[in-house]
Amino acid sequence: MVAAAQVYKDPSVGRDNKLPQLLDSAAGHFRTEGYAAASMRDIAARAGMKAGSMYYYFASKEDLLVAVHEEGIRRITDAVSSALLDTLDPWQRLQAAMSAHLDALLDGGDYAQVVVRELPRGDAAARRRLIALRDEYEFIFHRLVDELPLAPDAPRRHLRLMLLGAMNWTQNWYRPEGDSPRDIAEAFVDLIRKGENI
Amino acid sequence: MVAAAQVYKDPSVGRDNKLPQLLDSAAGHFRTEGYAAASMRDIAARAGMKAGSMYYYFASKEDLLVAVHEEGIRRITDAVSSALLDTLDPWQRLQAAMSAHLDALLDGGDYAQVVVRELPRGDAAARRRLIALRDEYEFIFHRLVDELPLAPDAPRRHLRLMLLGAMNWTQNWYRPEGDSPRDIAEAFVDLIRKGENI
DNA sequence: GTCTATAGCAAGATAGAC
DNA sequence: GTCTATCTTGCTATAGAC
Repeated sequence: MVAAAQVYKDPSVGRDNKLPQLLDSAAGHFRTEGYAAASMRDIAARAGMKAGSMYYYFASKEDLLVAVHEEGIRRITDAVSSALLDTLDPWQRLQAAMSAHLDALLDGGDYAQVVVRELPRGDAAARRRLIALRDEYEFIFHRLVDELPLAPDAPRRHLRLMLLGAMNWTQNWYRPEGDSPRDIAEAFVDLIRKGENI
Repeated sequence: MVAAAQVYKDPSVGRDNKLPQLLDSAAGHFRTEGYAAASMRDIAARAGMKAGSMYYYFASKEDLLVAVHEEGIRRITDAVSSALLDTLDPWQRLQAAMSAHLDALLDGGDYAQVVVRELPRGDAAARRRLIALRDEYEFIFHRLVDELPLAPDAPRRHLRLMLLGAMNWTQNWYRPEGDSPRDIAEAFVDLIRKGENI
């Protein structure tokens, strides 16, 4: 478990902390406009402050993106972990995790979507940090796939990558009026289980 | 078939046309830096001209992105269509198409990667145009999945979306020193065919 | 902690010469 | 067709008052 490094100043142990609004606003703007096109002025405005004031919390725009990622990964991890608590059957566990993952991604607000779409391209160190965080999360699926009762030589790695890819791509076609995240998870698992006999 | 609208001025019927270099340069910069962060000056420089000169070919940066998309989709479509020419078995056809798609995406240069990663967020009309083009391409996979010998009530739409998502996501984990695009396509198709019995 | 004010810069796009 | 020169705008980030 990687220690949660603090890239921001959090005065919150006292009252009146605007850090949450700031992160919410940043997540929203990063999602809708993309990291590069979102402006610090707009982010500050939606959080109820002026652009200059944000630099009390964050030293740079990139640090703000890192903080949004960390919060996003924390939320997805929590959601998926909870979903696994009272399920034992390996296939059901996989499906429950996928359902929670899709729920966080598709109906869970801005953070998760930023995690999937907006990896920083500039600072290599920040990028590596976030990839490490994401890998740590995805290790949950590593374990879930390992638990499946498949042949010993089954290509489990490709199965994991296929499922994660299929899930993370859903934001490109998902419509709230169509199938729910739960429906999608069920369909994906069924497709894998039944094979040619579907 | 949507008519290929001309968003750029192409004086090429004569000689000395720098449009190809311009598109190559734009595709390269869009891929490595992202659309928003790429600068017209840098794009022009790699194409051997000054920033102002590009506006002879394109009226705006967004038009340049549209042109790169069109070329990218044309290339992937050609690659996949060729791969299907002399294959008849439905599963083999699917695998051949996936192999060609992955090849274009992972080893095929900058254009295809831009198509997958850089949908314009600003101009809604341009965005719709490009999504329509992509949908038209993906219809190839619609047909391929329809041809598969599956149960009549199989969730073919989810199968198509799962495969396209899994493929397009590979750019996030593919490494040239690992499995080839062809290997990945084979693994994905096997996973679908064999189901629980893998 | 938040403000105002602004430094400092890079971007997209245009005008007109050649 | 390509150039130089430049307009205009918007950005991140900083400084210092309160």
